[in-house]
Parts: sequence; C-alpha cells; structure tokens
Amino acid sequence: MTGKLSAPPDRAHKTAPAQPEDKPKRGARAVDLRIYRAVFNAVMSQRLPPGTRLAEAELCELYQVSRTTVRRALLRLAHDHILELRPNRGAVVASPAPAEAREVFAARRLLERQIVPAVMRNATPADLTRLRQSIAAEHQACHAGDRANWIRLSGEFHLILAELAGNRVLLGFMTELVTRCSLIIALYDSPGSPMCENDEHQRLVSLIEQGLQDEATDLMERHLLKIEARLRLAERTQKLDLAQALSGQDLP
Amino acid sequence: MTGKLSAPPDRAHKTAPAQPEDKPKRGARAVDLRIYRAVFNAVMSQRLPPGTRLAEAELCELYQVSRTTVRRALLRLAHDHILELRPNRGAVVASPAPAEAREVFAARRLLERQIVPAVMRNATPADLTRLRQSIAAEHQACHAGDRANWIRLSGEFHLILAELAGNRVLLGFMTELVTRCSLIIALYDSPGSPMCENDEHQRLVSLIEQGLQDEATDLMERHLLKIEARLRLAERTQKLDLAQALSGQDLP
DNA sequence: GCGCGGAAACTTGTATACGAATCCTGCCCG
DNA sequence: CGGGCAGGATTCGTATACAAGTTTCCGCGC
Repeated sequence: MTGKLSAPPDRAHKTAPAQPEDKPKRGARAVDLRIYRAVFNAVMSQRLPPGTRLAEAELCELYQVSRTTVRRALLRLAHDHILELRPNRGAVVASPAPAEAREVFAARRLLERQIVPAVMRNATPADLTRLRQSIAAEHQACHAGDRANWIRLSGEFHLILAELAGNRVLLGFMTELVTRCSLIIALYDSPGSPMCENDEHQRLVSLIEQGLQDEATDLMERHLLKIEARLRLAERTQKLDLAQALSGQDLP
Repeated sequence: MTGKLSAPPDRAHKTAPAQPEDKPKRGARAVDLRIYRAVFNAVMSQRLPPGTRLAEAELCELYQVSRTTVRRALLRLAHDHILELRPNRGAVVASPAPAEAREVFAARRLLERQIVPAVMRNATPADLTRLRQSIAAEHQACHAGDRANWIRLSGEFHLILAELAGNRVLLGFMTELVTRCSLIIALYDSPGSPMCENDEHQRLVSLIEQGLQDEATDLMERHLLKIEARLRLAERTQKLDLAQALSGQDLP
C-alpha cells in the first residue's frame, strides 16, 4: 500500500479546491485519511474482493486507533459507494449489481459528453500538456503490466478533463463516478481482455486540440461505451445466477 | 417542524431504491435521521441562517442523544453541503459563495438538459399525472404564501423528473444539486421577487407530453437560467462586501 | 441422522470520560 | 488609551465502557 500518488477523493465538507496536506497537519485528521486511502487502494487493487467483510476491531489493531476513528473512515467509504454498511452487521466491500453498474456508466456518459465541449472552451496549451503527461504515465503502467495502477491512472485522465471543465461541483460528481467505475471494472472486466486500450485518450486530446468538438464528443461517447461493452454484465437475477452456477455440479 | 412530507435525501450507503421507513424501525437509526431532517428543514426555511454555529452540546440536549449520534448527523449534513465542518471549531450552516453558487447552477443545468430527453423516452401517462400533481401542490403552497414549502416543492418537481429519467445515480446527483440550489435561493433570492413563477413547470410537462424534445429542453434551460438570474449574485469579495455594506452608516 | 432451540461469543451501536485545541475575558504594559 | 498576552472556560477530538443485536455452535428432541 501507501502508493504515493494514489488519489482517493478528499472532497466532502471542504469548500477549498485544494490544500497542501503533504504532511499530517497536526496528526489529527491524517489518521482516518490513512485508513480511507488504504481501504480505497486495497479495494481498487482487488486485494479486498467485493463482499469482503471489514470488522472494525481488525482495522483498530492494524492502525492503532480507536473504533471511533475507524467508524468515521468506514462512513466516508460507504458514502462514496466503496463499502456497504449493513446496520448491526458490519461493513462489506461493495459489489454493485449489473443494473447499478449500467446506471453508473450511463450517468458518466451523460456527464462526460458535456464535459468535452466545456474543456474545449477553457483549456490552455498548458492544460493539454498536462493531459498528455497523464497519458504517458498511463502507458507506462500499462507496459509494466501494473493493472491496478493502470485502472487508476486511466481514471485520473478523465478527472483531469473534468477539472479542466472548470466546475468543481462537476469535478466532485466525476470523482465519484470514476471511482465507482474503477470498482466496477475491477469487478466485471473479462479476465482475458487486453489491458492497453488503443490510444483513445491520445486521439481525444488531438481532437480537442484541433477544435473538432463534435468529433471529440463522439469519441468520448464511443470510448466509454467500449469500456462498458467489455464488461461481463449479464443481466441475470441473483437467483438465476445461482441456479446457472450450480447446474454443472449436481450430477457427479 | 416535523413537516410530514419533507424529503431530505436518505441516500448514501443504501443500494435499495426505497424503503417504507414510516415508523422508526427499532428506534435505532431513526434518531440521527430525525436530527438530520430537523436541521435540514430549519436551514431550508431560513430559521437557521447561513453562518449560524451549531454546537454539539445544544443538539444533544435538544434530542436527548449522545454527542456520538449528533456527530454522525452533522457529518452527513456536511457531506451534503448543508453544513460546513471546521476542525476544532464546530459546525456552521453553509454559506456558499457566489462563485460556488454559479457552479452549482451550471452543473444543474448541464444535468437537467439531458434529463429532459431521458424522461421523454421513459415517461408513461401515469408519470405525467404525477408531475401535474406535484405542480398542483406547488401552486397551493405558492398561493398560501408559504415560501419555505414552495421552495421545497418546487425542487421536488425537478426530482420527480430526475426519477423518471430512470437512473438512480443521476437521481442522487440531482438530489444533491436541488438541495444546494434551495439553500442558495434561500440565501440570495432578491427579497421583493415574486414568489410564484409563471407556470413554466406546467408548460414543460405539456411540451414533454407533446413530444417536442428540443422545445422542452430549451424551456428547461431557460427556466433554470431565469431562476439564477433572479439571484443577487454580485461577484464581489467578502471585503468589498463589507465596505459597501457599511458605506451608508459611517457619517451620522 | 436431521432439524431446531438456546446460550455463549463476538460484533456493532450508543453513551460517557478525558485530553487538546480554541475562544473569551481581564489584566498588564507600552 | 489601545494592543497584546495569559489564564480560565468552553467546545471539539479521541478513547474507552457498557448495552443491544447478531452469529455461531452445541446439545436436545424428533
């Protein structure tokens, strides 16, 4: 853990856009931030698979803090749809159903479709450079075979775009959506699918640079649809799923 | 208080779309829900003006619960941008700056622009009836001079629309946006502005019914812009604001 | 042998206690 | 007379203690 560039969203009860926050300010809030990030990264890297139960006492011992602190971190994680909190029964890693996954992707398409033109109105050459740097980092992780980091960096590219749209509220929504999408991808991506995408991010930046708004918007839409299409989101109910899964085993 | 139809968002760590929740299930979670709603309604009705400090001990005594419970409610309120939590300095009612207000409205326009066509794809006649009923309730509050309820019901109409779009994620975002807009309107609306709008909701439903997509989308956009335009969102810094406010008093 | 209580162990929910930071007041000094 | 500093009071942040709910497992009856 402790990937130094990991970027779990720090929003929530913060109006200011950004803060240094490099070193723990007073050793106060940094603690539950640490728990938040650790769980966040673990879930995203699939070290904590969906459905995993997170007992409070365990985390207490791991991080040497009281249950009060752990609880706050869990509450935030639940609010961001990374965990699910079941009353009196503890927290488990979220496992969004296919229907929910589709809705998350649909919402994301709806937002990003409109972010592209906003970026084109606002972006400076320096911003485009930033986007290209992000793409470079992404490719690097891709070629290194670091799947977890690739998923994260790939999401980060979209977050930079959202930031360039110049609306912090929108950026907050996109942060939540990208996070949830990453979780869904980690959950449902077909195992054998090729990790590297075919430079759609690169092409998108080019289209933005050239001012081709309709083409850029279109590419964004197709890009997101393609990602969703790769997922194994068979729309079966939990019951059928179970029946199907057992159908090959009951005759020895 | 205890307006029986008040609808503070219950989302967050809940995957299920809706629950009865009429009576307190076990007296357990209902308590901090009660605090949440009470503060929510009080802020929206401007009984708690922006900047008001909410001491934890006060709420503890009012609701006869421990600080633990109050704290959780405050955390949720802060996450929904109704309060602002300042470390070691307590919670205050949020007072979004003009710049933030603009961003909230911009984000809302962006989403609702796309919600209209989605509604037109999904809505049944029964849904349109629901919308018209909501409008009726809104007009009633309007004519009764109940400004606080009118703001709330007026927002509820938009939430029904979001619900009819058939995407729960989107509905969650819209819930947050409508809430924040209500707070902003309560903050910045010009005092003398007429409370009743000129039946734009009614016309919107008609256009949706007739299948005139472009016209409906356009009306929605203009509707939201009109609301924003009515606000007193002078882009002045806090300092200038103060200087201006005192300029009429220092020469007796 | 199988299913069904029931009690113990464990986990979560809530309240309370204590340490730390902030705010307020009054005093001292320039 | 005004500004700054120190001490007390208040309020927040964290840890701990106790109560209530859930899970587990064992023993009993069928």
